[in-house]
Amino acid sequence: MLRIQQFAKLANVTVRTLHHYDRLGLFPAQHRSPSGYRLYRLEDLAQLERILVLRYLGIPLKEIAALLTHPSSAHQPSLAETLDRQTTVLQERRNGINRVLTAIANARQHLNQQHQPDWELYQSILKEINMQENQDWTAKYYSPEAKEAIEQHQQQWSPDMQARVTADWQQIYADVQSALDRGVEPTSPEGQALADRWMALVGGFTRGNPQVLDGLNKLYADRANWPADKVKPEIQQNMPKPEYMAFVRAARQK
Amino acid sequence: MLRIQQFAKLANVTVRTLHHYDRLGLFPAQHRSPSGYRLYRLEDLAQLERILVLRYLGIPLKEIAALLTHPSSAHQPSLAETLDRQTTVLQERRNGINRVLTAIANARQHLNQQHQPDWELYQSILKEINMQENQDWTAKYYSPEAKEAIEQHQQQWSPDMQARVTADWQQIYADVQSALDRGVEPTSPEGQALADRWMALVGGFTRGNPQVLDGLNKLYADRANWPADKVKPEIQQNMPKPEYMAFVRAARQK
DNA sequence: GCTTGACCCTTACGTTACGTCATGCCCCAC
DNA sequence: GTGGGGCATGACGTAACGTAAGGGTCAAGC
Repeated sequence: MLRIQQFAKLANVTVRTLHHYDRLGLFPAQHRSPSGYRLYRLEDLAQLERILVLRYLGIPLKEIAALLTHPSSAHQPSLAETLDRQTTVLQERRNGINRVLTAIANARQHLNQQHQPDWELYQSILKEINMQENQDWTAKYYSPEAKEAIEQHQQQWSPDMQARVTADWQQIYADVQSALDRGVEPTSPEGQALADRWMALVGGFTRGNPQVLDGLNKLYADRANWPADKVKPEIQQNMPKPEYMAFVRAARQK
Repeated sequence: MLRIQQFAKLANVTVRTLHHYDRLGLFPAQHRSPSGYRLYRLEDLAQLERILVLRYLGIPLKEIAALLTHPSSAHQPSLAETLDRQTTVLQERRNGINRVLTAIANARQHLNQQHQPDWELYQSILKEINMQENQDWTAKYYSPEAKEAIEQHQQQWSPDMQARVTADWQQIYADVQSALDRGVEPTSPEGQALADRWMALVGGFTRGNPQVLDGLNKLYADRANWPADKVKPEIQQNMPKPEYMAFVRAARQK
């Protein structure tokens, strides 16, 4: 029989938390000393840990209580269902964070470029917010299978990832440009290495899915017809020059 | 001069929100009608939109008030600083979500496998939580530059991405196995295509960075010496067989 | 002039998961 | 018996509003 502070230390929670759970009925102390002290047994730790695990997953205490007291009666939210729901909740929350991070990154870009006045920055964020709500014009270039793969992939897309990928591409553009300037042959070892790096970056998007690769090629081939008003400027500016494509193609057909 | 509801509709917020911001002093109505009605002008919309943009970024109202009333006095948190701080806050929040999603995914795995009792599931999550706190034994295989690149990359790693990559790898293992079974030559078109897909997946991790690729090769070469207790079982099970590696190597050296 | 409905005001409680006092009892050692 | 630490209950605070509750205002229709 432990008193509350000792038990709290064992479970790595505060005394207040135990008080709270007691009042909620989520984890009531099973015994009391004659003077009213809460008393816990070591076995109670297991139950508390179950609660803490679910809390770690971000499940509200009310639901935890329902889950643990109603041991999966009919049409009650079973543990598996709860986990699945929580997964989608967290995924959506993360997507929201990602959108915000994208917006902030763009704003910082604007801010750095030439220390523009602040009010312009707010507009850039607003624009970003609006753009995030209506963009799927690329859909028509992809097969249904590829579209699904891309959607799955986009779910997992994070803005810093975007930033790094952009940086990687700009680096390799610079390197290919340098190779072209120096007259490096695509068939040379350096040309081969460049092509390998290139394909590795492409692979980061296609994930080895040939359907996605096909759609990407179509998308690029039709770039003259992109809707000018919907293409983000940074995408326009980060397109590879045709001679880079030619170089890589030559290297791979060696 | 607009009354509160009309103004609220224009700004796409609730009347209650305007009440709230008024009481906080964040966005007080500049005028009142004789009978006490709040009156807004169209020009006020710009200021409110600034507030809403910052709110969208997740900045607390108190900070917003400080930012907008103190127009960047000395040693006050400037807008740029605020954005940067918010970025790290959101990134950490996202990392937390990712850890939870990983834990849930693992738990679901356990749950599906053979409908194990629930209590075992809690333990699996607990194990996962603990494991997430101490893993960097792979560090010694990578050069400092590669380590930094990987760290940057891991920041952006999400559990569903992990799941998809795992699936992709298992698919290509199966395909290579099939090719080996059928005696397909590495130099054949099919062998080449497989090698391309393989390298695309590797590229998803190396991002075309040769230093990371080098470290990865070292890591794989030394797999006999991995600390058995720290390697996650799913990683052990998802290692490619040596003959797969040989096949791909042969295909690329064609 | 009066009612009616739409709109406005202020006040105040509910939400989440506790942290942080404040007040007062219990227990053990000196 | 007294001092100090542990415990209990009660209550307020947190963030950003949602949601009544109770009560004026305004313009239109009778």
